[in-house]
Amino acid sequence: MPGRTLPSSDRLTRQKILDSALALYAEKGIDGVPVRTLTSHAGVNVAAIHYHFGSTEALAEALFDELSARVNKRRTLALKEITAAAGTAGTRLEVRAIVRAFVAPYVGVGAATEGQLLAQLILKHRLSPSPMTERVIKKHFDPMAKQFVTALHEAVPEIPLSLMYLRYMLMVSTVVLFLTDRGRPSRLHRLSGTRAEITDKQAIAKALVDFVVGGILAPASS
Amino acid sequence: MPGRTLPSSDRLTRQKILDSALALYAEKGIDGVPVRTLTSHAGVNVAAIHYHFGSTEALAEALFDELSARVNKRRTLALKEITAAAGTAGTRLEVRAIVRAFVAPYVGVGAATEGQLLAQLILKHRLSPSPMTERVIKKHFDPMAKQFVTALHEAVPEIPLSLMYLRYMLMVSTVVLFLTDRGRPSRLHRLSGTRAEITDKQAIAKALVDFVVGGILAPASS
DNA sequence: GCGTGATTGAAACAAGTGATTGACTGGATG
DNA sequence: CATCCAGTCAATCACTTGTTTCAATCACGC
Repeated sequence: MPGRTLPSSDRLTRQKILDSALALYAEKGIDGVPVRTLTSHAGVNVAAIHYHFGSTEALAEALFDELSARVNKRRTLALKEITAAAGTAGTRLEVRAIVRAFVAPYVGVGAATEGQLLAQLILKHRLSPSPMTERVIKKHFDPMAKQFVTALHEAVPEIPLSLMYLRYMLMVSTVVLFLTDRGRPSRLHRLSGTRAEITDKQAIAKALVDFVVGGILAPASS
Repeated sequence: MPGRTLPSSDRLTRQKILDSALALYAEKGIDGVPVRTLTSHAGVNVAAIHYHFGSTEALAEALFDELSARVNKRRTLALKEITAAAGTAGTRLEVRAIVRAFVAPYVGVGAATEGQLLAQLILKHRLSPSPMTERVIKKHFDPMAKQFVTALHEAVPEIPLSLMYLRYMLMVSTVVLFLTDRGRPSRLHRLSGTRAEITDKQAIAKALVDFVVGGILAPASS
């Protein structure tokens, strides 16, 4: 247990590692960053990782723990505002507003790197689940998910709750995977060629919300 | 260049490797299978991989090349039937039918493993693009994608073509990522608890199509 | 049979990974 | 001033990875 007295350099090194991890993981992918690359980028010694975190995976977990707590707090707060407004005033609870609250941390200004990284965490968990990704998701994403499903069900009661859980999962899939269309050029641009007038992030975010809202509201075929 | 005379055991070993790769990649993830695991599962020597394919990555490319050619051929054939029927008879070109043709190889009976694997290929390309995944996708998925976008645009002309490209990408995201919700229990079941009445694959496939069709048909907000 | 080239096998190689060691530093504490 | 201890450092460890080697083996045309 280090950190009793917390000399100035303690928190500094630890934070430098976390900062570099955030930047490098988002850029090169979570698994694509060897410890030596990480430490040299952060300007610290390799041993610092194991000294401060215990292991490389524990570092990643600490990073995701802090990151997803922060991001999902923003989400649940936004959701609370929406439901509260719908409760007091005569305003109807709008699906579109709920979806926007969910998507915002991913597409909002300045949230690009964080969103990219969390999306990658979900993807990584799908591609090769590990106890670490499982823990983070259970702790930080499952509770938020339940709140959003509840809100969506309130907004659209004609969709059964069990089906809404499924549609929530589909929303996550859509948003998360779409965010990670990198590559130069992106597949979207390669496919649509010169026809890709939709370029600025705001327009894309709007189109994303349109699609998801359409899916949530879709009539359930018998 | 081996294979001039092709003795009986040649194709056999090669095929055994491909079969094992298909099974193991689908189960443990594309990156999670060391060559030794693969060869011992196939009952061949480690050197066989490099003798028959040149490298481990070349083996993966051969597998995906063959697999995605086969699957996407099924898709484009189904699409041709639909558009042909809509052309001759008075039948309208139905978005739902197009989406079903796209989804079928993933959720159809017996296609589980193949679908899982191709979905993982797309995921892997998003998470960490490599020249190999890029080649396979460009060769086998881009042409199919254009056909589907064209058909979708014909079925729903009020959606601009450029927007339809984006919605096609969103469809792919939805389908692909949703398919890879493995883990025991799946996240969907963990979230919805006992409320997950939707369990059989047919019902899930239907719900998936409902969502996607809703997204494709969604009105575009200005 | 017999030689020839294709194929297989056990072993070793080279490169990369995360983790660990043990000496050293510098500042706080009595 | 002596002691202590969190923190840092270079060096090294232990392990896994894909790949290569080269002798042994097999199938088949002659």
